[in-house]
Amino acid sequence: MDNTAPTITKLLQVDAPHRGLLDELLDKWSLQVLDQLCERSLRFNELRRAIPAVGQKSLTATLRRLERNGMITRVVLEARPVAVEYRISPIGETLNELVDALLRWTDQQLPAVQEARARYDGSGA
Amino acid sequence: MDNTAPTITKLLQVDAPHRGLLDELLDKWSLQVLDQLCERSLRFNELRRAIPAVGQKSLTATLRRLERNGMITRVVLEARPVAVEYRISPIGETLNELVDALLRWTDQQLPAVQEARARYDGSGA
DNA sequence: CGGTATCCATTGCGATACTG
DNA sequence: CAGTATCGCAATGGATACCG
Repeated sequence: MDNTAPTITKLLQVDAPHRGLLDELLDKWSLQVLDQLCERSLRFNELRRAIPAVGQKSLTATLRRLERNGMITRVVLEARPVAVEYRISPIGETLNELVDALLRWTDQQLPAVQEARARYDGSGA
Repeated sequence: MDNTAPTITKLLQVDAPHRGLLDELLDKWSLQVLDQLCERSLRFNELRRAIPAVGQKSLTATLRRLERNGMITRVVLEARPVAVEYRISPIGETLNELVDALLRWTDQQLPAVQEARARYDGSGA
C-alpha cells in the first residue's frame, strides 16, 4: 500500500482531481448523509427527517453528487406510489471510516479548540 | 473526562459543535493552506503563490479562521516593511495527518470514482 | 413519496483601490 | 509586505408550487 504514498503534499498541488474529489465529498451535507447511510439505508424523506436542517434541494443535490461519485447507490423499490432507498456503497464505507476518524478527532480536540477561540476572540475584542 | 467513544454517529447528530468545527476546517482552501504550512512556515504572499487559485480576500479569511481555531499561529517578525509568518500548530499537525489520510484515500479510489462517474454520466446522457 | 422547476434573498468571491 | 475596504456579479440555498 506504500507504492504511492510519497510527499502527499504534491498530490494537492500537482494533481487537481484529488482535491476536486475531496471538495465534492467533504461538504457540510455530504458528511452527514454519508454518516446516516452508513448506519442503515434510508429513504429520501427519512433522510430529510434525520437531517432536519437540510433543504430538499440541497439534499437532492448532495445525493446526486454522492451517487455520481460512487459513494452511495440509489435503489428504486417497486412499491406504491414510489419508493427510493439510498444505500452506502463499499467505497462510501471506506470514506466514512475516514470521516469517523475526523469526528473522533473533533471530539478529542474540541476543548483545545474552544480555548484557542476564547484566546483569539478575547485578545481581539 | 469520559472517554466514551459511543456510536460515532451520535456525535454528528446530537453534538453540533463537532460538525461545525469540521465545517470550518474542511473547506477548499483550508486543506491546502494546512498542507502547505505543514511542510514549512510561509509568509502571506508565499502562500498566495503556492496556491495560485486563492484570492487575497479568501486567503485572509482562511488564515484568520485557522488561527482562531488554533490550527496555525500568526507570527509577526521584526523586519522592515513588515513580515508575517504563518506556522502550523501542534493541533494543526494532527489535523493534517487526517487530511493526508484523506488524500491517500483519494489517490487509491480515484480510478474507481472515475469509473462510477462515467457510468453515471453515461446512463443519464 | 420523491422528486423537478422557479423565484428570490443571501452570501461568496474576485477584482480593484487604498493603507500602515 | 500584508493586509483592509468597497463594489458587483455569480453562485448557493431556502421557500414555494407543481408533477409522476
